[in-house]
Amino acid sequence: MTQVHCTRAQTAVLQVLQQQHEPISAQELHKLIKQHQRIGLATVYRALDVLKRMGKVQHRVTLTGEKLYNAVEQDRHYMTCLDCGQSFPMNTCPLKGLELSLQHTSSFTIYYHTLEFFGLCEPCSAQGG
Amino acid sequence: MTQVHCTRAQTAVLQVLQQQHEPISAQELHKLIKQHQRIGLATVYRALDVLKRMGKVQHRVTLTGEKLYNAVEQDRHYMTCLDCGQSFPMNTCPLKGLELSLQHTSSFTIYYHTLEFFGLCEPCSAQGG
DNA sequence: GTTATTGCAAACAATTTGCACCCAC
DNA sequence: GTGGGTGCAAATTGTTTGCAATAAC
Repeated sequence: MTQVHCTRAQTAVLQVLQQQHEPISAQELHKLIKQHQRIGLATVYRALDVLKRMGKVQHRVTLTGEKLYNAVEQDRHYMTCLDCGQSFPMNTCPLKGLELSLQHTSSFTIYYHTLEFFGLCEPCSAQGG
Repeated sequence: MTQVHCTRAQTAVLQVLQQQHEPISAQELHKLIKQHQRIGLATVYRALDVLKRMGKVQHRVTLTGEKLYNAVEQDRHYMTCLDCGQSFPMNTCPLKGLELSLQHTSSFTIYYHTLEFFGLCEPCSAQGG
């Protein structure tokens, strides 16, 4: 857990994730890194696992069960439509302050959070009922 | 999408989920229902899928990738330790009011949200560093 | 009687593991 | 030179699909 140096794979994974504007899947991540260096898919998963445990990378899960990873500092959240499955990014995080105040009332050390709203987007809610 | 009646399976799934205090996996759910009626695992997944789309059931994903389902009205949240993997339930939902106010500023119809904090629990943060 | 729902088993896909090889120090 | 990091391919797991049988109305 107390790891000072990042391995080659971990560095590559973190770097590519930090360049993305949106969370991406492990498979996509693998493709992107392969453009620059020889790397196996398993190594990508292993690096992601370590980075997650270090609190540097987080992931969210789409309605289809796919995991999408992003660098923690990005702190992006989504509203996802249960009907069409589209995810709409939110421009702000409603928990910014709350997380800080929670740090004080609890002995748990918070690295990051996941937050996602589910419901119906405007078009779907107009049609479906 | 516009479904008035619930099927036998859907009823069973929802009922069992409402009886649980904590989210459970689809496999556990299947075992529990099988005690009372003949049901296939696939049917459980199918029922969960419909109920999720109806906004009656939601799920969260553990660090190990397992999906745990619960009835939406329960609105339970967790703090999960990245080191030992344990999840600690939170007694309140910090978004109670916020979700309502969000309904007004956005055209998205919110059914429910997922929220989870990740970091280190007290024991792990004492040891690990 | 007709249509949607179900159970089963086979198929699928993402992820994890075992192991020999390679690189960094 | 040694130990951890890595690639590859095989194994594993949770989930989904096809289809004939069944239940609901």
